Amino acid sequence: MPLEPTHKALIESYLEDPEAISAIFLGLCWNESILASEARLDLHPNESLSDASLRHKLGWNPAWLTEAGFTAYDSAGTALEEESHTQGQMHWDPPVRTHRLDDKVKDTATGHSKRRRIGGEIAVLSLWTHVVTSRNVSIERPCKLDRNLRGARFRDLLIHFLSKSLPTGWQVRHEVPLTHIRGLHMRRDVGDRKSDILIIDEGGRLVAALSSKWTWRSDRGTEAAQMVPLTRYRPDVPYAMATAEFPRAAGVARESIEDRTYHICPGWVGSWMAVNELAADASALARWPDLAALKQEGINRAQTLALNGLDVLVKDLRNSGDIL
DNA sequence: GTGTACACGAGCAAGGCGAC
DNA sequence: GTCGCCTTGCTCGTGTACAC
Repeated sequence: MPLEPTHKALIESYLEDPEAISAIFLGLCWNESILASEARLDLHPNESLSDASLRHKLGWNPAWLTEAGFTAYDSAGTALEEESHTQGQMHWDPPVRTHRLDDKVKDTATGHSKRRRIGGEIAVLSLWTHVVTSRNVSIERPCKLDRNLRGARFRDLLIHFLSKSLPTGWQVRHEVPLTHIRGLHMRRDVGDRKSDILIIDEGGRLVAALSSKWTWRSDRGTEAAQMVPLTRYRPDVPYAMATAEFPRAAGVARESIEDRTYHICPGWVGSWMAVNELAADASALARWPDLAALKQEGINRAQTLALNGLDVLVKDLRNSGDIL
């Protein structure tokens, strides 16, 4: 399914803004979570959102959402400035819709696992919404994107982003038979396999082979199957991967067989990890009182893990050198 | 309880092939 | 040439067993 013109235009509008690019990739591949309703709290009379979050022992901070642009209303429909005037369940405007980030925690989970998952989803939603609203990114989350289309859309977005970010004359090709790569032609063991994405400079030199993986599993063998002939016959060509994997992001950066890996939103992964690792008896509100603190924690974590974004991928490709 | 490996399902895209 | 059917290869997601 080809990439829609509006999606292409969106990418082209924010090529120089890594955070907006993160928001566009995540927003256009949104994986709706059913746990978003957990963001609606039961409030006591004259109780603030902060007090309610402490009473409920939340793994997230309501201030993240309000800072991102969500407005809280009590059960009577009165906007919550400081305290609720009525008892009952509050709600958010716009409604909170989170992205499912952790497939390891089931929808039916309870206890600390559920607390961790909801906290992580709301943390990333807050960071995502803040970028979208502050930059006025015109993006509409799909209600339900078929899971079998998510990987293809991610790949198409990545191809278009690279095509527009790399110098004139460079090519970003995908689904190229490996036998079309010089050095792999006439090889007996290459077979009919195809490369995910190939980056070719203006001189026709193969700069890198890139694999796009919306999610990542250690047991998927397709990457390794491509790697064998590439590394054997073209060891001079770097092999990289771009992914949107959250729960295994640290493992991808540390253990994947590619030369380098890149993430669509490294800082948000770092924030997500920090929220996930919050102790069961610890307060998210006290640990990260505002969105800036949460964001900075994520950036620090991403740097520690050497998680790089797509902007770094573009720089790395551009710096391929010109000496054969 | 958590993480990992393995197997498998559902679905998409591309290409081969025969019938018309 | 075009259409429909089928196969192949790939993707992401899920279930289960097992080790720690």
